[in-house]
Amino acid sequence: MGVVTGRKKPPTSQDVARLAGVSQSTVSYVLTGSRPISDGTRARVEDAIDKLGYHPNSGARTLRSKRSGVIGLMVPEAEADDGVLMVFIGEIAREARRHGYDILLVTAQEGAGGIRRVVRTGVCEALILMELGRFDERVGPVLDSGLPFVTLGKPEEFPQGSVVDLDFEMLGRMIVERAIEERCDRLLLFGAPSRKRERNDVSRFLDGIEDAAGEEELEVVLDTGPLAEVPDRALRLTAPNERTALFGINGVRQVLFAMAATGALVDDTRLFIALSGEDLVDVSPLLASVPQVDPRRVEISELAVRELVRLLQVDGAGPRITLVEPRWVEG
Amino acid sequence: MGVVTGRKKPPTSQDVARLAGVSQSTVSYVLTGSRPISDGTRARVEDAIDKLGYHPNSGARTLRSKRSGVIGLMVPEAEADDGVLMVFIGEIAREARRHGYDILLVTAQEGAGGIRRVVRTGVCEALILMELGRFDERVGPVLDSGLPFVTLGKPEEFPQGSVVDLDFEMLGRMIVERAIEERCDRLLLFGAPSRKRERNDVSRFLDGIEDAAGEEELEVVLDTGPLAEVPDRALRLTAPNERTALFGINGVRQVLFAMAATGALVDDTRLFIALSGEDLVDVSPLLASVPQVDPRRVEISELAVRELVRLLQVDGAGPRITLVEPRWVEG
DNA sequence: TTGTAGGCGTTATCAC
DNA sequence: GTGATAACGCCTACAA
Repeated sequence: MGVVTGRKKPPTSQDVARLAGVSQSTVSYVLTGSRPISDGTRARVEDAIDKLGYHPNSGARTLRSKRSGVIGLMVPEAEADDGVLMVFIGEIAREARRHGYDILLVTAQEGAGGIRRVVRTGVCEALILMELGRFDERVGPVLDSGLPFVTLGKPEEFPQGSVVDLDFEMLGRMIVERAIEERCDRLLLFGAPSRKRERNDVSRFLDGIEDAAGEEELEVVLDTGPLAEVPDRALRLTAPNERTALFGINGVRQVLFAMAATGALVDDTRLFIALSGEDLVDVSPLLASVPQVDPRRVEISELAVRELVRLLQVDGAGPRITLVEPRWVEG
Repeated sequence: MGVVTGRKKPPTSQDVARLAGVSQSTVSYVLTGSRPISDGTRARVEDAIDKLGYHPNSGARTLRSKRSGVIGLMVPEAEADDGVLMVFIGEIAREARRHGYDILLVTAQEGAGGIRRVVRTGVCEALILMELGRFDERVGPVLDSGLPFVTLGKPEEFPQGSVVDLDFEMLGRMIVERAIEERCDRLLLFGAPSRKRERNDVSRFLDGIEDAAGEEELEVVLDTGPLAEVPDRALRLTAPNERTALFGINGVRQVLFAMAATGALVDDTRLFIALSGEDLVDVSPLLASVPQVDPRRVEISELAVRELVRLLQVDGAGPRITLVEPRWVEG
């Protein structure tokens, strides 16, 4: 067993055909299933296939059929990531495989040009765009590529692609309701609000908040200060006998820790409501004592892929919006 | 501007040739640069190319040349990820693009079969394997695929592929030295040691520790308990007038927070040494006060890609091991 | 139910 | 320095 330098040439459908005693096209038909095949031949072909360890050549298949079996996934810059991204990406890759597709990474850094490239060269036959902004430069190239696509995150203008996202408006309402149930006088929203105008999810969330808080006796405070000092600021806002709920779409971990550090995680003045998730494993013991909403990232990832597969495979399938409802995590 | 349903067919090199008034093969030669072309024709061809917005068809190119321009990246399961993975992946994707390659995700879940698939179908012309175990089932299929590959993480037996990784042995020595410099009597290693036999990085790290601690007056304790209680256990180990250093390859954030929560981050009895990194952005204020080692993930990612490109493009290039030295982060 | 054959868009080997 | 031309491996009308 020496050093193997050259790989031996992989078998072609021609080889399979020869071994099975049929024509090359029959092999192809067995594979694509686009024509009825008698049980006898099918069996012989399949035998030959795994006797040779045959896999259809992707380049040839793509060239001929225009379908590469590859979905382009445009991921945002990872700077300051907290592990959330990886949950989406991993789940998307897994679900894609279940449907026979592979995932090709396109970094947001490449921008619109990156999209044009993978589209024109034909590497990808469909796209998933993550963390879409309200007005996103990537939408243009995607639209005139004509490729089916799904966005995670709802863009401002409804595009010709499908959308899968958390129902942030409902999330807003849920938080308000919970705060009231827990007899809070005030809801402090940390972190995200400062970027309100840039991010679609935040603005929808705030819509939900306003909607639900409008007729209630709940004061809503948008906190834009440093996350580490959120608990302190909350305390200062809270008069004796009052209670303040704390929630944020981002920065959950930081604030959670700040709460814990000051021993304020469970007291009467402040109630921390957590946007939970798989990325928070390292603080999970802390989470046990507070109410949690599940942002359902796994479900969103799966739905995104399934929706794309639908656009690809069901003909006449039009784009649609799917909003996934947040869920309270049972303690 | 109505609803655009059909995408118009992209231009081929044939179209470019026609527009430039040359033969199709000339266009190809301009693109690949595998034959000298006069400046005049080159200019005309390039004009035609961007007048038409031409991009070579990837399927055809792959079919003909056996080079897909795609690198398969095998990522580990993301369960309990802390954001580290995304740093690697993002950086690898970026660096790959700089060299003209794209990254295709292969989840570790697919295991050896996944490798066989991307190899046999010809989607990938090279592979990067992340978080390789000491004895990894994926190495087999990769080896007999004959494809060039790079592993992030040094496997037990030296394979025919290249290796890029942090120099964990040196890391071990650095930690011991620092602990001694800081006049610690004891080094408590949390988290990782329990899995010593499974992970190559951990065992190399411990080798370095033993190597450096052997002749010194430093007691080394392998802590396998819950991370949240590490500071407490450290305290219990520490007699009056003694000092204990704390370090771990994993679980940095948890222990860091536990230290902060008990106000022990900067005291005389315990010294926390952090394995720093981009994933810890959300605790960065806490890091300011402790010594930090940079695990150099960005550099490792870049080197992995460059190494792979070398294997692909420099002929006769053999595999080699590259260990990146950890660095103290200057405060 | 199965076989024959044309062509997808490149690359690279011949010729000139 | 440039132009024809033969594959690459597969899909899919068209025949039988």
